[in-house]
Amino acid sequence: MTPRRSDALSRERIVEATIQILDSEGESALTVRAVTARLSTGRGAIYHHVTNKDDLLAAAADGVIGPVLAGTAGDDDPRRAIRALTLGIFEAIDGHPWVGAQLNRDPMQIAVLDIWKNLGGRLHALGLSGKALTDAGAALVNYVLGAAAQHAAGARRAADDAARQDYLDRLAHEWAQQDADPLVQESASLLRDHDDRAQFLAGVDIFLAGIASDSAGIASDSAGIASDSAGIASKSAGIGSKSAGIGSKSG
Amino acid sequence: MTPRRSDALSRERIVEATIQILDSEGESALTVRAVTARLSTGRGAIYHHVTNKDDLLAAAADGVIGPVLAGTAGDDDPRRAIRALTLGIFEAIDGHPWVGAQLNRDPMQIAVLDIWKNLGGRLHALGLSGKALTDAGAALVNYVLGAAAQHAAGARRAADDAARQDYLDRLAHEWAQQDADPLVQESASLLRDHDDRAQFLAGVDIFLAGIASDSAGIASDSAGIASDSAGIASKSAGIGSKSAGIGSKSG
DNA sequence: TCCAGTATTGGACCGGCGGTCCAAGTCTGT
DNA sequence: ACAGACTTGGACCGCCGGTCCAATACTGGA
Repeated sequence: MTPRRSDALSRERIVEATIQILDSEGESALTVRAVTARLSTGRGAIYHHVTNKDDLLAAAADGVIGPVLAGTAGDDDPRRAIRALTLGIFEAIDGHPWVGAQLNRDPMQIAVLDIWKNLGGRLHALGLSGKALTDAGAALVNYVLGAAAQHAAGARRAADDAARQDYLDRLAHEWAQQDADPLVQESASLLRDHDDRAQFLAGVDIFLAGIASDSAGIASDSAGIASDSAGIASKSAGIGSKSAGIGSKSG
Repeated sequence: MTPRRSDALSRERIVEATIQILDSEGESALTVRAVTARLSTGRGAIYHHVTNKDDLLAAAADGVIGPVLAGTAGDDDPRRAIRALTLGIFEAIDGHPWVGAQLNRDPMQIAVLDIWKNLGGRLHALGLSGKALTDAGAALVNYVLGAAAQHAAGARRAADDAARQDYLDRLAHEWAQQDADPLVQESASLLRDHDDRAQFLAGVDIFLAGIASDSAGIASDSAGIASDSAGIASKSAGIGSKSAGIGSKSG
């Protein structure tokens, strides 16, 4: 009673089913059992094509991010290409919130690596090299992934916009109460009805501006800043250590 | 056979035990059963003080981040305060990698909110207001959380530094192969033995430089950039939509 | 002092999870 | 035609998060 299937079970078909489940029912609904059910097969068969659930998630994320990266190949203005690429990632994660969590789960999975390479090339085209390039690349990648993760988390949790509005209202109120300064008040009100997508792009522009500016791009200058920060760091190192906060009470 | 304990079971004691487990055995070892075992109690008792496991994780993260934020109160140079604060968060997450994952899991939990408020105040002291402030604040928070998450994920996975070195070597080799340009070669070699902490600070400095620069700070200018990006966005929107990549094959 | 009411405790229990194992059956090269 | 390699899918295992509830210890009023 275990005939060979006519519609061959392949890794691609499994990943495809995985993405469908993630998109339609959310990350919590992704169980190996759900995948087998959708493919009308048993569980042992799955593990012949996929090593484990993590592998499945990573492959699904690659399946979403890959085409985004491929779609931004032919643009010779580096800045515009960077904006298009980062926005493409943001929107992909907006459409598939589980990707945001996935890319922040593993450090150097294929999708992240591809993003790195792509952005690195663009930054190189902007004239960056050496430490300035790796620093700028890391900063951009980390910003994009962080922003996307936060946005995706928000989209995941506050499924209905009403809950999100409630929260932002509360936050704006609390913030406004804390500081009577009219400028803070203004910021609080802006916080209430901001647009994540526009805010994301604004962040990209901040980084691009920082990269273009001398103070961050020239090594000698940033070295001075770094040593300055290092002095501060040693002060706060004790706080960040293993024995921080509540955890230290009964080490 | 269920006497009342002499060492009262409290939410604080539970969170404390949670942090100990997370620090010593990693996130995967955190089970409600493990917490009850460490506290020598039953599982029902736990749920009298904590609503569920997510609550436990969020409380643990607050317990680590809270003291970091509290420790950077008395600095009147905004830039230095921002560097100290962000570095403090980075180092806290370096010491407690699970916090990195936790802060990126939920969008607006208390710890993230506190970070937001703290950085927002500093940016305001830098003269930012209105949209520029919220944009900059969001960008900085997202960068910090993203960088910390990536670093923490690396620390979690490549427990031994050798594995990490292996990966970076491979990446550098691959990158160098892809482009013969000597500048790229140089970047690749830098990638191999970079310091996450220094790179994190470099990113903060890029951000600060971007804030200081006119092109990102003045609304009218960035509006022009934004509309430019928006045009690109509509092009790539189809890629980022629900029907991206493999997932679309059998919708 | 006693007693009723409340809060706390902890273990039994449930459904579901990821992953392993293996008998049964099908394809492929010779 | 046949033997060996590969694929399939269901039984099974240990563990998980969360619920439920009887038993017990505190607490305040009479």
